[in-house]
Parts: sequence; structure tokens; C-alpha cells
Amino acid sequence: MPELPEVEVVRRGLADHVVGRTIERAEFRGARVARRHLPGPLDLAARLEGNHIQEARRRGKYLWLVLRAPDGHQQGLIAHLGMSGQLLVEPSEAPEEKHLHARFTFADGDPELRFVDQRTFGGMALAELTPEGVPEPVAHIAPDPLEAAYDQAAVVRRMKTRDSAVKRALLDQSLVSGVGNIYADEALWRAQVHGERLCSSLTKPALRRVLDHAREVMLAALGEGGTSFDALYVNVNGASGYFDRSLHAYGQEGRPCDRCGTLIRREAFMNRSSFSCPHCQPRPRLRHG
DNA sequence: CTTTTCTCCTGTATGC
DNA sequence: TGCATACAGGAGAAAA
Repeated sequence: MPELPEVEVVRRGLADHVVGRTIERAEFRGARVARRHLPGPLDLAARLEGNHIQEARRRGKYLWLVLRAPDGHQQGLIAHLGMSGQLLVEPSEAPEEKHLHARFTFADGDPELRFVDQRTFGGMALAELTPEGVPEPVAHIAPDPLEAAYDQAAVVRRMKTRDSAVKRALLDQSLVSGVGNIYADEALWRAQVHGERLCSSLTKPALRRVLDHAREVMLAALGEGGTSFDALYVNVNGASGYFDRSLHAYGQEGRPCDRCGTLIRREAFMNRSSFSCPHCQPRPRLRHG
């Protein structure tokens, strides 16, 4: 399930294999992959043809290619992988994947680029860039902990005023981006904080610790090529990451905590699952009123 | 405004 | 064996 480290691995792959090339033809299949493009997928494809790819950029879980049209106009081609999206660089003769949603061929020939997504939570969009160089639909996404614009002190101040669970805040991409369910659970385990603790009830140093750990666990995962659990997440070259061997909380229900040996528990949270250590991460007292 | 819930999708695992 | 159900979950819309 692609979170920041996995998306960064894909971005690097795009930088290596797609940047510097010119799109010859684009094709979108189905109505969902071309997001919010009212003129439709055929129009979107036509607009991409002849564009030169200048850069592959990322903020949080959003990826975009900086395109330059023949007339010099720059736009961003956004790609969000959702939870099962893949960008594959392949020879054009490669058999079509079952859930192939888009393909791009280039003026210099093979390889081509494909967007494959089983669950179609992901999608692509063409958008204008803001003066800061971010596509407009991405402008509301906060900087992620690995970019220069990330201001952790400001994030801590905003979190401190929130009357919501700290895990909910970690997952709020408008507060800090790039963190998903896996790395949220890992960061909370490392910080020894239960995700149901209210932001406003935690001290600023505790909030700082949670964010520090989120940054560190994502950096560690990036060093190992990202996390993967099944064949769904594959990087741009088709190779899976393997950080899942290093997880301490996520998916570890019933296994002993690597710090204290207490069995890791699973709890329902926001219509999904949270994993934590009952001893290291005690639940907050129930709110009442 | 802030906060929470719902919805989109399909392959895999589990239960009867 | 077959069918029904639960689950995975990012993010934006909708609701509260």
C-alpha cells in the first residue's frame, strides 16, 4: 500500500526512465482513471501528446510529471496510486495487464509507461501549476516530512489545538502528508503513544516525538525500498519493496511486542485497523460527557 | 469553521 | 463445492 516511501521509489524510477522523453501517444481506458477531467479521457490523452517530460516530483503520496508543451506552457500530470496503483515501465510488446488503465508511448520508442490499478482508488489528472510549482489539486496537501518546506514546529502547533485522535491527525494530509495507516501505526509504536490519544491532551514534546518517529520510520523504509505485502505494490521497474520485515506493530496482531513481549493487539479505528502494544501504548481513559 | 462518516473498487480469505 | 460476507484503505464529498 503505497505511502510516502513507496511513492518516492516510484518517483525515482520515473526520473530515471521517463524524464527527458517526449510523449508520443497517450491512452486512458475507462471513465475513472482520468480524474475530474470533464472533457473526458480522449481529450486528456490528446492534450498530452507532444509534451516533453521535464521532471518527476512528489509531495506526500502525490506524484506528478512536469510537462512542457511545444508552445512552452508547463502543466503537471498528476498520478495518485491509491492503494493498488502501479506505474510500470515496460516494452510495448509486453502483454496487457488485466487492470491496465493508461499507457504512454514515447517519441524515442521503448520502453512505454503504464498505469495499472486493480482497485482503481488511484487516478491521473492534468492540472496547472501554482507559482510554487505544485499542481492546483495538490495545493491543499501539506508538505511531507522529507521536504525542505516541512515546518515541524508549525505542525506541532496546529496539532496541539486539535480535538481529535492523534492517529487521525497523522493521517490528515492537509496537516502533514505522506503518512498512511502503516507508518502511522509504526510511528505511534515507536513513540509509545496510543493513536486514540487526543492531540490536545498530548504535550508538544510528545507530539514532536510522534512526528520525529513518523519521519524516521519513513526514511528507514525508503532505505529499504518501501513496504509491500502482496504483489499489489510494485515500483516502476516491477520490483517489490521489503520493509514489511521490519514492521513492529502494523499487521503484527498476536505477536510479541519487540520492546516488551506483550502481544500486539488489533483495534477498529476509522473503518480500518490499528495495531498497537497494550503495554507500551495504553489506551486513553474513555471520554465522557 | 471543525470533525466525523460515507463511498469508491476488486482480489483474497474466511465461514456456513 | 458454492455462495455470502469481511477486509484491505487513500482521500474527497457529504454530513453532523
